[in-house]
Amino acid sequence: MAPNVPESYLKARQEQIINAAVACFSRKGFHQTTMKDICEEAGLSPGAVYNYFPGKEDIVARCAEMSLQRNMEMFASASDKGTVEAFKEVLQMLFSLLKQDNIGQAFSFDLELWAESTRNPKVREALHKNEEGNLKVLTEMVVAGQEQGIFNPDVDALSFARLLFSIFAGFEVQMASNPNLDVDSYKAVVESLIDGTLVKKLDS
Amino acid sequence: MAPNVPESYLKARQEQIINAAVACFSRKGFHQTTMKDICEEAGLSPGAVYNYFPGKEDIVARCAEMSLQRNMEMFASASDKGTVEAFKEVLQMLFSLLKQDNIGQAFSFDLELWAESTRNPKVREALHKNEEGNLKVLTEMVVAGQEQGIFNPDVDALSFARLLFSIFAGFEVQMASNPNLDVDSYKAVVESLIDGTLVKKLDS
Amino acid sequence: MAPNVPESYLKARQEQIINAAVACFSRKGFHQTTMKDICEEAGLSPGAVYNYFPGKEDIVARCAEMSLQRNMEMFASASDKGTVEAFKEVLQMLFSLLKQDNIGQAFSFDLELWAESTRNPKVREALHKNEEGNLKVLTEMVVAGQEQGIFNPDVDALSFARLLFSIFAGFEVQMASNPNLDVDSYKAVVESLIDGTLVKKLDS
Amino acid sequence: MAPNVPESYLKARQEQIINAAVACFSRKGFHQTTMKDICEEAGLSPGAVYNYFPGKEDIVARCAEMSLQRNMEMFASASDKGTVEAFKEVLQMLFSLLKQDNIGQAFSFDLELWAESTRNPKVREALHKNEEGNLKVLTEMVVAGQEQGIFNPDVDALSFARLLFSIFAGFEVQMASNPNLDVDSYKAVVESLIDGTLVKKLDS
DNA sequence: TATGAATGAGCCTTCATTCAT
DNA sequence: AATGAATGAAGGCTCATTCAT
Repeated sequence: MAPNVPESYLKARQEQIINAAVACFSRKGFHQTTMKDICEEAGLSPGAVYNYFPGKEDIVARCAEMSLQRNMEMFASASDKGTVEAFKEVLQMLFSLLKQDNIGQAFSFDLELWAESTRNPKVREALHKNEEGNLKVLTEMVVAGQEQGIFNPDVDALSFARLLFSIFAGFEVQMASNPNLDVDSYKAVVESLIDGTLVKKLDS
Repeated sequence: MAPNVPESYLKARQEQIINAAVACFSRKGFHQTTMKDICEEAGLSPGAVYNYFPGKEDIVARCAEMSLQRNMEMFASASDKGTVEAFKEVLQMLFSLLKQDNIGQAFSFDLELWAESTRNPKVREALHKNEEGNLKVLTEMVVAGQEQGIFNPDVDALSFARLLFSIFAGFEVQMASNPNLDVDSYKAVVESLIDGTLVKKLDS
Repeated sequence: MAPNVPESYLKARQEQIINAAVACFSRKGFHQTTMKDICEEAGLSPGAVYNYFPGKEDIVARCAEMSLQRNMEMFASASDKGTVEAFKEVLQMLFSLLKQDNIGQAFSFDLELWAESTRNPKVREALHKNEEGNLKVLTEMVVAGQEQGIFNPDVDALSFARLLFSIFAGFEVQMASNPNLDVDSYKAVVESLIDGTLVKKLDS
Repeated sequence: MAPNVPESYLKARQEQIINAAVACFSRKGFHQTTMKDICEEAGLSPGAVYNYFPGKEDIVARCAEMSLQRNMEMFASASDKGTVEAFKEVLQMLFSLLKQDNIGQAFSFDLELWAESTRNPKVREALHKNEEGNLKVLTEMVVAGQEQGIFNPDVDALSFARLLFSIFAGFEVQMASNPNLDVDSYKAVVESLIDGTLVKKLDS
């Protein structure tokens, strides 16, 4: 499989193929995309592609890694001040993503990955790694918030982070069957949650 | 297509096939499941199966409907008192589901549906209908809660409902790559959210 | 196969099935017609039909016989006077058929039979028998015509008869790709042939 | 669908497939011939065949075109002198064909086409085009003959041409159920028709 | 190394036929 | 004798992968 070429050349070719694959997958989904599609998109012959990847599965797995890595960078760039302002910054950033042009395609891709992860171990691993990264960032923010007295110090920070993660993932899911969701309104609720005005504290 | 048999017989056969299909889909996913798989699982010949469904797509769609309908019933059974207790009841019920034996398979199936919905119109429609039903119930609960002064009356009830929905959907997503999540801990955070002790109100 | 019923009952059932089959074949052709079609048209269940015919091939063959027999009766009814008038009578009759409503379907059926005959021995045999019958009638007419000095006594009467047969069969063929042929004009040429005014005699 | 090869290569492959298909069709008929048959006959895998034709229907249609084109060339090569000699030349040529070795197969194929044309639009179109071509040639001959005073100028030249066409087509039909027809004798009758000695002119 | 035509296992679906009722 | 649901062997076609050039 691996040709005798400089490492850099090999990488470049692989990236070329992955980019093509991602484009196809986003456009048509994993299962509707054929190797032929990918080859054409990459401007390579099947033989060439098979010089750089042992099979379609591996291309999918690799795409998953790439896509998720990008997601991760998105979260990672969030500040870790653990203040309400930091949270709102992150929110701002994330929700602005939702208004991007091809966000529906990117979400489709995520959904495919989630589904695929239950089957394809490589994808699952990539997904897992990605989630861990994201949750780490979110958890740190939560912990910081707890230290500053903003968040309830009794709740499990990781689980709180998972809840925050759910808020985004769940929105993606809902967009799948209804692409014209009202992002701003959803965002307002989340902001309300963050600044503690969503639910009135009970004296239970 | 449909044979001339007592309605009950027809229904039974269709259910038999759908059950088989769901089992296969949960185990291997839509695209890895062949008609042969379904036929074998159902203990029927291809010809027999095609007496009850015009094609594979329709079986998928029907499975989607069934699965979603079950989800919907789950939500629908929630009380509509709009009190914190009602919410906690629903929570209790939902989270108890998460500890069921084959919940992983059910979630796999949901993920497949979400992914499929971006491509298959029949599935999307079923999904959409289901979501609307669920959101309706949740929205009613939120509205009731707002009327009783528990929830912030300024936030959009539907969007709040969407957030609640996300909390469950997002958890499913996270289970896909990590089947051994700590359900109780997540549940505690959600309860904390509901009774207003998650976030300290800011005097902003 | 043959049930224990009075002969007459058996015949009636077979005829019922054959009629249904002919109707289907005329409408959709042999290869587009399924047993289900025939059963429905006949108002019988598959099991019942298979009580009276061992298989589809046999139904086809039997239909061929019936159809051809009808053709034969058509020719047979022609007078055998062997005069030009007799010929014109026959012509008149035959060409009037061409203007019937569903003649296209009947021709389709004939074409199917001709094609089928190259493969299906039963059909070929039926076809052969039919042709012999028709040619016998035509040959007799030719012989009579030769005896009366109308036709060249030196030509082979059977071959002449074949030529006459071709005139009809060839027209059917041409109608297959062009259903709106000008029957009258064709008929005029044939009449001209019969009364000797088509070609000027050469003194070669 | 079509691979990127030199035009000549593509043509060669297509011809290879068409030849194989014609062989199969002649032997077993359209509907008894499977793609597997054609692939084996052509010495190619299914995938390869589908690189050159989008489907079975198209192979059938293409075979029709080819076969008919050959027929057409046969007619087209006929001289256009419009004399009795020209006619006899054509006759000579056509009837010599009937004595060729595999003529039975070729005729089988024609019969299949005629039958198929009533159902398959592509075949019908090809057939129609072919017929028009042949009739054009024959009509020109008739017109020339009329101008030279050999043929009755009052009859419709096109219909006369159709009659001539019928003479050949009808013979094919008769050969289907009786492969050992006496070609020479039939030819003699046709020659007699052409030189005006078949029927004595009536003074009607 | 790149090419791309060829491969062939396997998919979805059909339909002539059977057989328990 | 009639029913009609069930059977299951094909059939047409696809597409991930290979290999001669």
